[in-house]
Amino acid sequence: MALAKPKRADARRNYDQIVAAAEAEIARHGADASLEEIARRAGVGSATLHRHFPSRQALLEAVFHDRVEVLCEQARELAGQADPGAALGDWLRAVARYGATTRGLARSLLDGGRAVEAPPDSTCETMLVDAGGELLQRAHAAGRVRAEVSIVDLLTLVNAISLATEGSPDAAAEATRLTDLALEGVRPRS
Amino acid sequence: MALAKPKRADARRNYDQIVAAAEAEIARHGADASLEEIARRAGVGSATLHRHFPSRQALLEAVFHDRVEVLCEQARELAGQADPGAALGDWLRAVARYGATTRGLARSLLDGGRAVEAPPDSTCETMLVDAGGELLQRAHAAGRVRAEVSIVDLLTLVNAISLATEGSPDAAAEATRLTDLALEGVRPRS
DNA sequence: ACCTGAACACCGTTCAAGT
DNA sequence: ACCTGAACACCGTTCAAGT
Repeated sequence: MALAKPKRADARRNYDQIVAAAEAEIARHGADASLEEIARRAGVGSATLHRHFPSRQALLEAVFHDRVEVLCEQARELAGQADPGAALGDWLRAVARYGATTRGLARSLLDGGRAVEAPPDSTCETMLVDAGGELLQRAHAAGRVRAEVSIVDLLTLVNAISLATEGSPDAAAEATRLTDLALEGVRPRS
Repeated sequence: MALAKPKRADARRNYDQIVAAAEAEIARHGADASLEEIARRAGVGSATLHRHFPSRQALLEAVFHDRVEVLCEQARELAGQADPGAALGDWLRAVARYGATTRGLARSLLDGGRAVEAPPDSTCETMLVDAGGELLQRAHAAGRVRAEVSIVDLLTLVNAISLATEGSPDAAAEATRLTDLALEGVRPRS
């Protein structure tokens, strides 16, 4: 499902240019990138940016929508796998890696999950909850995950790890390692 | 060890008032609280704040130093406990709770740990690594924690959880629960 | 309908001038 | 030695005026 976009040709073009500029700026400066600078690079007045995206979070959602879609696609593929425990683990590690190497994404997901008035059907967080929920359900059914563990728990954990490791050199490896640690626990394997 | 403080009476008074004002403002608005507003509430010119604390991180360190000291004290007490695995777990849960309920602390610890030129002997992060390292060493010796798990891993995990849950209602309970989950792993107990 | 430029109330940082 | 107030270059948000 694509995000609703404006109809008029110039408005549509502005929308796309804002998202492209935002993507570049956020990659450079993280989730706190200057909206002013984004508008400038998009060749657009700052008021135009604000009408298209009434909040910073709305802009972040638009920027990361496609990447999140990719992760959801991966989840659907993994759902067909023989080992549901491994499938869930593989996916969560992929989410962690993605979040650790895509500046601003983890922050956006964590804040978005707590946002009060986020349109629930279009938030990236909801997409991940739905896609990952499927994997967790299978893992639950196979007895590989404790019943009281929810998909929100797992995504919170993984996004927290991404946020903590984001920006460090070797962020992907670090995030993967810590995700493994959290999934396995700290005790020696029986 | 107390932080080095200025000598002249008025400078000393300003220092204390800035830290007090910062504590209040950070509790209200998190780690991003306005330095300008802090100086205003401290009854001090903004330039004075900048000389005492050349970076935001330096101010955060000063604000949280005493609270971190309390956590380190707890670690030293727990080190005398019979069960080293439980002692480590108890302490990490305490750190998570503290971070989740003290706005700005988790952020400060994570950023401070990555800071390039933080004076290594006075950073809050180093204090926690030292105090917690003692507990981890005992847990290692008792065979309760896998050898490849480091205290930095554990603190990163716990601080990440604090940062993710900070500001949510029931932050303390949520942080405790997720910390338990990360320490135990997601699989059903044997 | 949609955009622009300007206005507003804020930032953090720095520096000359004061005591 | 330490402080202050002002200056500088920036923010995000809003609104009247344009096409």
